[in-house]
Amino acid sequence: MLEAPLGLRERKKLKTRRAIRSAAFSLFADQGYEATTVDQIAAVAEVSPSTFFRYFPTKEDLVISDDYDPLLEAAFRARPKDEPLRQALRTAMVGPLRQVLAAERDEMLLRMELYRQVPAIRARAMTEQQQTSARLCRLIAERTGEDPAGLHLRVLVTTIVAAAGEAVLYWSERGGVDDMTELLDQALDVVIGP
Amino acid sequence: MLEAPLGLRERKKLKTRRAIRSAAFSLFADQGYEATTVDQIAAVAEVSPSTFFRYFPTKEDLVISDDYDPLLEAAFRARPKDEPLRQALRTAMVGPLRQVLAAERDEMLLRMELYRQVPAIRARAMTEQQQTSARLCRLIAERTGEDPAGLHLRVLVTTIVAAAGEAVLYWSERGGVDDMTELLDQALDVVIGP
DNA sequence: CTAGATTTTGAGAGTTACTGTCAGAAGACA
DNA sequence: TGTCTTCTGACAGTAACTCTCAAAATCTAG
Repeated sequence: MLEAPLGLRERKKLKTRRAIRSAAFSLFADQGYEATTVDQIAAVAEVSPSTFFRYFPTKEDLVISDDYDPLLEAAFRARPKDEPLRQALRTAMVGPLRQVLAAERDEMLLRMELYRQVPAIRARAMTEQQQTSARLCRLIAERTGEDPAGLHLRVLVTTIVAAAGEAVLYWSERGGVDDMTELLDQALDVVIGP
Repeated sequence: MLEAPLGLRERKKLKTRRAIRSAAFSLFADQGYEATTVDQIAAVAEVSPSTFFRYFPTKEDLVISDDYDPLLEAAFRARPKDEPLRQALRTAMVGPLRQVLAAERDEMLLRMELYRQVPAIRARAMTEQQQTSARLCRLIAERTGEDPAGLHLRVLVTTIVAAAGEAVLYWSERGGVDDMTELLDQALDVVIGP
């Protein structure tokens, strides 16, 4: 159940997924996101358009994919119960970000470039951000017993997540030359104080 | 130039615009946003689909429309130069909101209901929010001489706008029974302190 | 009030993202 | 090997746009 010898079927699925994604990104690089049609991507990846949509429900999903949220959740749950909330949040956010960054820095820069240039992607990413906020609210409420739907908590979380998003955006605009965790720290200072 | 005797042409345009919008909202109320097609709206409003798109570039634009930003800008510019920035912002945000609320409370509740229920609207509204943030950054930069693209200012503004948005959302979720300006004040307390 | 310039409109054809269905191909498993 | 399940591609359909063009409505000069 936990082990993954990965049957042929699974391996093929992964391969197809990767093929579609890389076909897509290479086309995006050539022609831009909006000028690239799903049919073209499917053709280059050598699958049918139907198959494309089986792997990615929307064209935007090619770009979005989010490994961060589960990591954040785990990191937050791992914080000691007596740690002050704001401190716990800060630590729980920085760690996983560093982790993701180490693993897929270049991919992240690419996605952020699309985020900046394509309104549809930006819109979609923002709704993902809202979901992150909502999940985080529930998570914190679990820990503190606070009302997860109360105005105070919701504003706190929404702004923290927005601050983090802005830090990542800023980082990408400058081509990733800065230390991302430092930027995130600075951004969080604005909301939750140093 | 400033006066508006409004020729027949202009009057008709306004009328058409209103006809389309009210047709749309009445259909939305009956069938929901997504189940309502542009063709249906055009039919009820007695215009051709082409004309619909001339008045509203996208279906989402029916719901979005934003009177707030210009008011905010004017209110902010009107604050005395020696007032502390955070205080100026707070005042500049609350005033116009009260104004808009007084004029179109019910419409606002309706739009927020769609915001909550329709992902496409939410996504679109979020990108509008980003534009508000960007404009506000420029505005503040003008006043303080700060770098409009600096991380600090951007985070501050983004979070303030996000906090305000969350306050409005909260207000609408509770059916508008609260005093909105109080909620906004509370929300801003989280970001910029009391 | 009429003639001509300008703007607005509707019809129609085309593109693209996406949905649903179904038969056949391909991996899993006994 | 044969059956059972899953994956795939072909196809048809929908809905939001976009573009083009000719006809209709409004505006403006004389």
